[in-house]
Amino acid sequence: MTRTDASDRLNRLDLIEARLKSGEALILADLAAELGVSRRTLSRDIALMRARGVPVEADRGRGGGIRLSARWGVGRMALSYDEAIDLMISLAVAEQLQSPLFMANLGSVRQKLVASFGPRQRAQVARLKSRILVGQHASNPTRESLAPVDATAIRRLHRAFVERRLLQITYSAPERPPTSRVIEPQFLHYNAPVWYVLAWDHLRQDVRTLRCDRITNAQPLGETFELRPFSLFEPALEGDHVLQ
Amino acid sequence: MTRTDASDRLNRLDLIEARLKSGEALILADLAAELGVSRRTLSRDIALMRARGVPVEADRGRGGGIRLSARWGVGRMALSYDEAIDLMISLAVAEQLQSPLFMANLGSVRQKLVASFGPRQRAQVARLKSRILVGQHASNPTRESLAPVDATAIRRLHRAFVERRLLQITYSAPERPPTSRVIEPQFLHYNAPVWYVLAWDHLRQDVRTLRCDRITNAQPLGETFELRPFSLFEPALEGDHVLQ
DNA sequence: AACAAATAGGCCATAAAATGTCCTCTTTGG
DNA sequence: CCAAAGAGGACATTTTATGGCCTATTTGTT
Repeated sequence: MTRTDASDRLNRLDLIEARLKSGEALILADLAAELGVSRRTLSRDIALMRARGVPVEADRGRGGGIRLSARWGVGRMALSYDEAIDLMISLAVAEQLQSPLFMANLGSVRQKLVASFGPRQRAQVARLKSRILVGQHASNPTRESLAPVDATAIRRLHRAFVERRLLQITYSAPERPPTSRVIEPQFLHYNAPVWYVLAWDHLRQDVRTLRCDRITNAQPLGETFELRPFSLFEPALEGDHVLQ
Repeated sequence: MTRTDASDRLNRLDLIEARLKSGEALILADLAAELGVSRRTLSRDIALMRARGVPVEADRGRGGGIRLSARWGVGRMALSYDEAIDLMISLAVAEQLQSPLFMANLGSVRQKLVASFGPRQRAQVARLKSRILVGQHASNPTRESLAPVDATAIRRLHRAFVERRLLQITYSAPERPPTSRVIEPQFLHYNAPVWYVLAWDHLRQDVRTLRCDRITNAQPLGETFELRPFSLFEPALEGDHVLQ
């Protein structure tokens, strides 16, 4: 290996980690040859990795070698922004489900996820739970009318919901002409397996309950909105106030 | 700052990243002073970070500075082994719930989580979904008898379930003397908000359905077990076969 | 238009770190 | 008891990182 740039050692450390992650036990001398450095240098690299917290285990003697501690690296994920938001919402739902089993370690997963957001969004994200309502299971007719969702629209809805931004949507109820609206997605409401968004409709200046699977198009607008009190939406939750 | 050890630059890079994650825009010269290096060196460090994929944005001119791209770093989590397992189980449940909204990005979260496990456990973890059953909501009497769970015991149960290892448990049904058992936790069954484990009881050589919140103690045994066909457990799911 | 405050980055001398070589020591399986 | 493996000390040498001093460029303010 000829040196190419300044970050050579860093790249090598990454390479070593990648090779170790394959799971096999590696022989120092072999890996050194593979990387084009001396055994001693590789030995020093491993020591450095250990000092920085990577649990490289070693077996001495015949049949030995180096490998990663079996359980390390687990859960090192780099989620995309949308994935992180979806996971955030799902964890909020799981917490609402009140199932004690979920709470064992899921709370700390949520904390880590919250911490991974930037400081500006952290506050928004941390208070997500209070904006997600979990209700009863949906009735059978409702369940059967469930339409396949537009993944892009849902992704944008989620984003707008978390970032508190206005969203322009097309709402397509069956046997009605689709309508276009500008909404503030204030609350999400889950009646398994159906999702609703409790929204403030900007044109009509009123509360609307929309079924998420009927949102066929969504365009994020830049503007942000303020949270409105939940009491405003409570009437919409009783009975069947879903917008047709 | 005088050099202290070999991993100095790595630590400095970590520090820079940590400072950037605070979200504010930073002035190169200030940060350099804070870190005890020259402006030129910091400038080189930033260039290196960019080369390695960290999206550091810079505004030139008055009022400028450097900062992280707003959405970067989101979702970078290092979960512990137990957290990863819990998350894995929760995602499996979410997928069983068949709610289209969950499927938007959660599938790819699951894939990334699977990929983050070591090659040995990956296969076990990937097939977890088929071992988790989601049923109806629990009846009110059942719901009311829900006991607070022993977090340690549940953690060990989850681990044993995923790793397919024998588990020695103490099972404490109300108004009965606690019993000690050695079980193979074959399936998990979720009747919101109650969890059951469908187990093969080693002493009795038979199927048992256990309520997870009644497991008051759990000791992992080293031995692994093989999966048994689901048909074996089907009778236990019909009606109320829960072990008292 | 001029200026000041920012980042970007070239060039060079030098101090410091990384590397390779050559060791010795220890552990472990056959 | 030997060979195969990792751990790590010492030292000379190569390579890199650093600081200092530049210039160029961008951008907001006066």
